[in-house]
Amino acid sequence: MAVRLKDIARDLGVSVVTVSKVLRNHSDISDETRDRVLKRMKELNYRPNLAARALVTGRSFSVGLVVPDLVHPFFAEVAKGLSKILRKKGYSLLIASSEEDPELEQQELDMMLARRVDALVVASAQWTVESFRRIEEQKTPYVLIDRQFAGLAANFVGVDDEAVGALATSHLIEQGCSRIAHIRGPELSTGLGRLEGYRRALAKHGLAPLPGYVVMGRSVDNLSDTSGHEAMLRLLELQPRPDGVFCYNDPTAMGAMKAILDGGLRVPEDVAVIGAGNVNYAGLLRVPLSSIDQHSDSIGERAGKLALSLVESKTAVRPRTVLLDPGLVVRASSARA
Amino acid sequence: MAVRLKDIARDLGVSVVTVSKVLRNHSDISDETRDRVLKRMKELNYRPNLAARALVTGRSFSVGLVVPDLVHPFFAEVAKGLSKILRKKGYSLLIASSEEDPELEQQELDMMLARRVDALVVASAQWTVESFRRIEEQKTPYVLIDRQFAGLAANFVGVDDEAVGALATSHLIEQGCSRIAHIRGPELSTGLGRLEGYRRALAKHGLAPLPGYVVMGRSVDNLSDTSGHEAMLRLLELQPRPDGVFCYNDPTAMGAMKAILDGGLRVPEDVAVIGAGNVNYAGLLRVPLSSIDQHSDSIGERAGKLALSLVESKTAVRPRTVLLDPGLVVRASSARA
DNA sequence: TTGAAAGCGGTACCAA
DNA sequence: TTGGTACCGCTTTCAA
Repeated sequence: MAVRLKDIARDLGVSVVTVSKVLRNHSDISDETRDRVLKRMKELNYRPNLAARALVTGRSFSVGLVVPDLVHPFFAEVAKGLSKILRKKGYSLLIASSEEDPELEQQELDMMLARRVDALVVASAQWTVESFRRIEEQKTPYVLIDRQFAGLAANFVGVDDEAVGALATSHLIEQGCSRIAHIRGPELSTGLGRLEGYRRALAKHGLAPLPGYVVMGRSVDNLSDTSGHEAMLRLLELQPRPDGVFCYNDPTAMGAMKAILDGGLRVPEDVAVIGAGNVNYAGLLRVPLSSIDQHSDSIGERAGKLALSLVESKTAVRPRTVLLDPGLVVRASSARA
Repeated sequence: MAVRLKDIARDLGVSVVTVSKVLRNHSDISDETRDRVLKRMKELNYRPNLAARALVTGRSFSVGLVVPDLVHPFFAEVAKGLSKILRKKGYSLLIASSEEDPELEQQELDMMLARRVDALVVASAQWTVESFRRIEEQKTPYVLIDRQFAGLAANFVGVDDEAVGALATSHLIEQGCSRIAHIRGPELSTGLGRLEGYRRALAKHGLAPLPGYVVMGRSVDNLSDTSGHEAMLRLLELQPRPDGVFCYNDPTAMGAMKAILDGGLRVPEDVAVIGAGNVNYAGLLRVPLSSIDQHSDSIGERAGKLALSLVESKTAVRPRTVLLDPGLVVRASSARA
């Protein structure tokens, strides 16, 4: 069915080895033979069987990406940035979604290891580091993105989450807010880091943390607009009421804004709002949303480059951490000054 | 490095064949042997080398997906739906983005064919059907999604684009609009179908097409909010001014709404707006956007099921077309009644 | 410059 | 119930 090296060799009366060498641009082939082979390859529309090649070389020229949710704009952008880098180098991209389920993630990781991907890029939903030990056993290099793990010396690419929290909170303070609440994220490095940055910024500006001003939505990323809405309703009942809110991510902030506006209050005059992630439609909302840009596509690109460098260097190198500086994007939702 | 069948066989003093049979649940193995083998497999954390298996069986248990833009919510949702189906059946998903570039798409398709994917799912940016002929030569089953090609008898899963256009336009008419404009999409089946549905609905309700009322943005999907904005500005200069606009997709509609609101007009009182695609943040916009739902995730699922059924059935079946009925989602941007 | 032989890690077939 | 042998399509090594 599919054309094989053997077919071309037979047609031309040369050996399989010769054809294989032409395929890989070996120098020890006469120009004449090379031309004949290339011509025939083109005629027959030959495509090398990469599974066969992978089997003998031990390299699949593929990289696996596992994320909690493909539809989340952040991960979609990561995937895009990653695929761009891989394509340049002739690698393919295997993608799996864990749906925030650690068990499912484990299965997908196993599948990718069975496929002998050359490297893995993972935004993990795990609570333990066991999965990563298993990856390490296989000697498959991996790069964590977005979410870090305490006690795991692994390659990591992501935004500096403490800086995200500090940048957002400082911005609200500079806009004249003095009672700043935080709708926090889950118990992961992202949520914890942003919370810590929020606290640090308050302290730095001499603002005391107010009771009940940090609330958590009930749900994970894919439902965070609902949870942001609910969390904001709780914040609006407080006395005194917050005059600024830093939200863990943009969907949360969108839900929060909806709650504020529906309650007859104004954004940013009564309550200023800032999110994080800078999703690409943030500017088109009911009130354009200020946000902290976390350079999603750069994360994909950097993770890709790092992963490929690990593949190239045979020798085990010690894990590297790439921490990107977040950027402040001011839009109407926080512009009071 | 990685554990092989051979290692397990040696450890247990049985043959490779026996171990292989246990791996695949063959019945002709004694319970005792089976247990010993399974035990050892677990101990060593054995994972079959799928590249090797693919080579001998001719089946890779992988499916390739090629889309124009991973970040576009429609394609992200398609990918999610597809991956869900594939995971259930033990298949992996290879994803590539063509960035709307036919040449790049061709390269990615070639790469996937070289990897011997069992089937392909493609939202194509091609202008010609040549690529598909090449896929057919390899006997790799493929399913087109979203965009159809005239003169190509291929499997297709997508929304009924004429119905999309007709549904949106009829809705605006029912809301009392009588001068309905259309910001149309590109010269692809999606854009053309929606335009045709728009015309049909106008005719059906006895409304004459007005000169200049159909305009085209200059750009493709990923920039369509800008192009929607620009196109709307042109529409607003017309005399008489439109009182309703059906936009090719939601980003276009978001750009159009911005132009209307920035011009001091009201949505929907002065101009009603409806988009298509029903992106998941449509409800959170400055004015919540009415839209036509095209069941993005169903498209992924249906395409996946169709692709797998093609893989299973050895015999060539004649191409099937799955046309999904669009759904109307009314929000504030078109609610005048 | 060319090619024969071995082997990558599995599976299929058939004999023991 | 078990296993020997051939082979999937390609690369590697080494001899001609």
